[in-house]
Amino acid sequence: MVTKATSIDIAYKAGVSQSTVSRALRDSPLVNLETRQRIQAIAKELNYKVDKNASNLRMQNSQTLALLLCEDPTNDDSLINPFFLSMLGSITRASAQKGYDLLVSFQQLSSDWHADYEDSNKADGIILLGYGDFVDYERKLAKLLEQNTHFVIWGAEHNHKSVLTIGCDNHQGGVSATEHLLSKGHKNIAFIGDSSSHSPEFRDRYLGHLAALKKAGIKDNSAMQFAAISTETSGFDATNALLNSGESFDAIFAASDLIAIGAIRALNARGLKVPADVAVIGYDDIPVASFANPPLTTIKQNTKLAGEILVDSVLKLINGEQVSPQLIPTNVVIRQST
Amino acid sequence: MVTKATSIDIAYKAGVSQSTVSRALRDSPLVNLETRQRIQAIAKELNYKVDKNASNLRMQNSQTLALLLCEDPTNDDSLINPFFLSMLGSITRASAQKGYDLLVSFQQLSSDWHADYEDSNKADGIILLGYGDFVDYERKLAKLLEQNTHFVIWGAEHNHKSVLTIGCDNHQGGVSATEHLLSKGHKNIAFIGDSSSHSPEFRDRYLGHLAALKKAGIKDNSAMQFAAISTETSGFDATNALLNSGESFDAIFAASDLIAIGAIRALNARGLKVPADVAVIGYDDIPVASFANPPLTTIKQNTKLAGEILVDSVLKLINGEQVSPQLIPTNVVIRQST
DNA sequence: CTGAAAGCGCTTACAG
DNA sequence: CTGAAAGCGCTTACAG
Repeated sequence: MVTKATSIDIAYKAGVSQSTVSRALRDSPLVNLETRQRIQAIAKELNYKVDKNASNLRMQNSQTLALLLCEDPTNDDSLINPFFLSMLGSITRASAQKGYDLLVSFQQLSSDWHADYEDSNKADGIILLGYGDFVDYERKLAKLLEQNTHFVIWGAEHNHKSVLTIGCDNHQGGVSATEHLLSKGHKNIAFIGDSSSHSPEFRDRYLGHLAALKKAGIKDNSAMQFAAISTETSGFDATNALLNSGESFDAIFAASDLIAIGAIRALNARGLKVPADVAVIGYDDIPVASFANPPLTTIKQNTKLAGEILVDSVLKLINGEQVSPQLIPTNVVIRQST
Repeated sequence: MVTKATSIDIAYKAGVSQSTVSRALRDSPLVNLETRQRIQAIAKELNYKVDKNASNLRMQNSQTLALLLCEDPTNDDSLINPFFLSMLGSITRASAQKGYDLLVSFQQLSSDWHADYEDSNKADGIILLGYGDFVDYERKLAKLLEQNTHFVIWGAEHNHKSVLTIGCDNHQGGVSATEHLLSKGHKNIAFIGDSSSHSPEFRDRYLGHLAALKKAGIKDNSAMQFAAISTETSGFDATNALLNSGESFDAIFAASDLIAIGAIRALNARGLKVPADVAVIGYDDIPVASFANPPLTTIKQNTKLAGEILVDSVLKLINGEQVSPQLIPTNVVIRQST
């Protein structure tokens, strides 16, 4: 095994001190330009790379961010929420662009949770995606706060003022979805998705839905809301419950695309056509949405922008800059399901 | 800002030396049990976490793995191959299970490529997923080899003997796909996917296809193969080319699910029904596959197992153990498109 | 512009 | 069983 070159090896070869090598490699103007270039050339030749452990230890920062994905406990082992996967992609890109590495971790419910990345100096800041169980989650957030960790969470506005939340405007998204259905002439709109405080994002969407109905002068009917988590199966089940309830409806607002796909399957199973008999709108615009049958009208969350803002925000937090929560606007993507 | 506790703080509080603290925290039997427990209790109380930079520097390893995703250059910016995304999930899980952290990086074509993770001591080993341009890729592999990096790649068996490849048995998968179509009575089977050396995995699938035809005594017709990369659009275009070619066919073997979905769209656009007029089989079993219309029959690659084997393999490499390339078997998932 | 020196926070031989 | 000391490979004040 070829042993790795160190700054001392370079110093020896260049006939200068190790400090000078270190300065030269960081391109310090303190070092004579010529010397600097000579040293850099030797470094390249020896295939030298700064030892991050040493430099991080010395500098007391790690130039890496940690991304913690907390999955819904109900999800099956192999399936990751496709929306989070998109976020993962954009966060990876955004942090690379800022010169940060990204440590990714899927939080098992049981485990030590936030894996103490920042505590162990492996990361300078943390991005949290998804809450498993929301109550558990709250406890853990409290601990992060207490330890002065730099972190930002994705999701619905948090009532604790010192938690920095970045999220899409779920309320506005809910309004848009329902207004779109109303514009298509639907009046009896069912909502499929958990609207309790366990799913703050879904709840905001539901509240937006109600607001849009109210504005249109339509009385809402709480019997038209059926709880579901964000899986196809759960959407299927909830839609069957809706069908069995005897309520009459001509449109469904599903709190997520996965739910919408389950809903369509349930409707088809009863011989109902989408959108002819029932219009269905989803939420997220996950990749599957455009391949669904029929292609799904949905509320798009701009994951690219979201990733960038998330990364920017932690970075600001790390640098002690002022940051405030941000709501990212959503937009309706009209396809064939409505 | 609360400053982080160090082992010296604990030593002070416990009235022992720092070395003893270090030993106690690593649960060394050298330290008196009672002292050990006392120290551990204090550590917990102070919310102490070992500084990874310091310990990694000292131990000369990082307990982290790097995952490098090299995307097809043709992919649009926001879209990540869903198959890789599944792999990402399973690799993350597998490495967490082994006590390793995972650094994830999407390789831009332009950039410094492998980001020199191992060189800079940020990772003990590297997992490579996907080749952008295959020729470029080869050059980079050579460099990794030369630098004695511990790495393993996902894909088709590599001709360079010292490159450790883990992959699904693409040849067998190709045989299975075609045998499935044959068993349904199809005789004129088109293959959509690049079968050149630029896409070694697709080529192996194609070779399997040919082998199955031969075994069944059917002459293959090279005019029935149309190149496509793994995107829906590319599959759509290639299928149109097939349709325009005037060749008659009753089944399509698509080299990936994304291609298959594009193929179905192209067939539908010409008024052809799947599977009534043309049967279509895909490859990968990405999440979208089961939501496609009709749900896609496909060759499933076991990503969970693949992730585990990948991680196990780099780990063995790191520990200097013997490792050999592995082919993971595939299986046919029958749905409604055939 | 350059070098000698301190120190980041650990782990672990060495000595007792 | 415990402590004093060296050293992992850097960065950066300090002195010249």
